[in-house]
Amino acid sequence: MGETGETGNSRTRPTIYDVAKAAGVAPSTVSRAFSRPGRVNAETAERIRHVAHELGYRMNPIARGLPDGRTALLAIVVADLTNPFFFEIIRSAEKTAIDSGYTLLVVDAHESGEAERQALERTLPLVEGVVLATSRLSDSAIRAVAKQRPTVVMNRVVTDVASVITDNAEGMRRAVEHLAGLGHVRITYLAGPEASWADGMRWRAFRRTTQELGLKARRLGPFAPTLAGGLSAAQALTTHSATATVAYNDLLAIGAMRGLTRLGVEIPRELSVIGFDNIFGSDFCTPPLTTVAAPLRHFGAFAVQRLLNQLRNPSPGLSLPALLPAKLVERGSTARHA
Amino acid sequence: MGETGETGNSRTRPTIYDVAKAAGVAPSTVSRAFSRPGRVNAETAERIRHVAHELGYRMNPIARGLPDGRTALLAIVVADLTNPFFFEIIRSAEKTAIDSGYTLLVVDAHESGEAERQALERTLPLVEGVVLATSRLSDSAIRAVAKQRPTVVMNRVVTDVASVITDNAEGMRRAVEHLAGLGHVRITYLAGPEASWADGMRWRAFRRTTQELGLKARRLGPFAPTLAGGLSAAQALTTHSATATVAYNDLLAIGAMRGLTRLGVEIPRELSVIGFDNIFGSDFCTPPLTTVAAPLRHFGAFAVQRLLNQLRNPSPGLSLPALLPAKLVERGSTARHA
DNA sequence: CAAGGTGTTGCCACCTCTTGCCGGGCAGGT
DNA sequence: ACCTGCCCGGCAAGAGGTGGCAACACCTTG
Repeated sequence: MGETGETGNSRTRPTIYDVAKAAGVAPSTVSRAFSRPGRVNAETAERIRHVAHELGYRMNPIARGLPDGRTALLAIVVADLTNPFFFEIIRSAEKTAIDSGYTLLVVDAHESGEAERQALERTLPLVEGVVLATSRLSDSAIRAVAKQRPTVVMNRVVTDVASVITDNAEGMRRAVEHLAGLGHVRITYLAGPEASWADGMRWRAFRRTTQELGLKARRLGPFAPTLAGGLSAAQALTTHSATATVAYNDLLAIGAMRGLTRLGVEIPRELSVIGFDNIFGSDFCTPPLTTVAAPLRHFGAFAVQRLLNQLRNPSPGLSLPALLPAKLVERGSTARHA
Repeated sequence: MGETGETGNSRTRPTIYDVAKAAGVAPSTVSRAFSRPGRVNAETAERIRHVAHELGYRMNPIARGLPDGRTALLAIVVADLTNPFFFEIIRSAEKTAIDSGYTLLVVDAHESGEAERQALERTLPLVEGVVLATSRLSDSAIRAVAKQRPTVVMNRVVTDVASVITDNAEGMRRAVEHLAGLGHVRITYLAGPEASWADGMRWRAFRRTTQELGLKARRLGPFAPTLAGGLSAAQALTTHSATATVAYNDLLAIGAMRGLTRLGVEIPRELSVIGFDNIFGSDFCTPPLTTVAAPLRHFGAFAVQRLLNQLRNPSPGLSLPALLPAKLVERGSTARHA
């Protein structure tokens, strides 16, 4: 409509051949005019660009990718698209990708290793690299992926695969120290999915820190890292004599708070609750959740950055996992032990 | 690893040529064995499949798409990936796509027409069709997209483009009638983005219904359809004498409730609030939000279904917008006017 | 036994773009 | 005037599939 020329008659777009004919040059010259600036005379290039624009020409990325596999596509696989934990991660990852001329595909694994496998099967051939955000895959499956495409894992450590993680141990230490400072002695950890690497790290850090501080630690679970999982956790918690609990993640914590409230337990007066991740929503639930905050915004950007590095120089020299700091955000769900 | 043969040495995967050589047939036969069952002898096909599996062969979807553009990729463009409104939509859309052998790309437009345009620019060439979920684009821009690829718009009506919408008028009627039934007379509508087609529909339905019921209607806004937007709305509301408000969507409503609570306004005693969409989180905010629920789960599935229809028979005969019902979910944010 | 039918497979052109290589034209040095 | 070397544009070979057409084997039928 706002275009010059006779566009819109068909759904097939002009190719470099059309542009070449219109500009009176060879197709290869058109190709170079776009992908290899400098390699072609400035005037010629200008003329080609002009003609191309007039014809409404757009490079066909799938044909572009054929010769050497450069599709300019990256993928991020998240365990659960509806988990606010990933919001900032996806956003920042996307921004970083775009800034470097890549498009980021967001793939949802539905918290299922099988779905994740299938999704990867479909997506992997399309993309140049992949970020596995909190994957539910086995280490060997992840290594198999990494063998096909440059890969960065998030919140997990897999031998021979680049990774970006938060300082779970430090975060957990802060959480437990906070509770200890409030006079709590009997604390329960609400565990997340067995397949979660982060869950293992958090539980171990929990046990270690409580031990060091001379507290009584217990573990309940595993629970699904969802609101529904939190409801089950609430049930289980009532049979416990703990006065405080640290949950695997915020969703679980919020679900547990809701369940407990429904069961007549007053939070934080009767029970203090701490979550992990500081997700969207953790500040407007009731009461606002005290939580261990990860620098989510940097998380995604950082992962993509590492991926891009791998793409640029495919050195087999693997680097250490990048460790991002964690801090405690104190809100209304924790209080002094009466 | 778990594979037979000498896999893993390189990142380049076997092609039909490798399979053909190993199976002692021509490459085209391998191609047909996969993409045209029946067209090749059952035994030959079986042998080829066996060899292919042994070699770890996977069809390369981008090469596959070269001749006729069949990439088996669809895209859904959402206004804001972090808006829970889209969760169920994306999930159901994805499931429908996968069930039909397609992969769904999720594209985030960041509530910006410009970002949406750029994202489409990058994605459109890759996909066979696109669902525009609550697009911020102009009608003519959308028609331009529809000219390039089969398109379905959601929550909006654009001439000559297939669409799936909820019954905004009916939903708004239910909401206003609910408030009228509770004795409210002065009601305010909190408007969403100017570029939102749904906002226009809702506001018009609001005005019409309030008029019919003899209520005093006012409009405030526009506000961003986010929690932050709701905070501004809360400010603006305090200067109003309304006893009830209907917000453009749930996020705006929840943000407004938070802002009002902070300003010392008690909900629902002093002010009743109704949202739109019944998103994830609307039931665990404080108080739980009364809202107009759309059948989100069907929404995405339906849109993709229509898209697949267009793909299968590219008839120019356009159909009427599909209208999905809306109902009111009464929760704690509305009460009788004192 | 020849003619015709049917079912399978191979050959090759094609989809769009990239890239190595080559040659023509031109400028500058001798 | 001739050689050298650079710059630029063209040619053609892929990249990994698809699909039309033809060949060929084998079987049926007259």
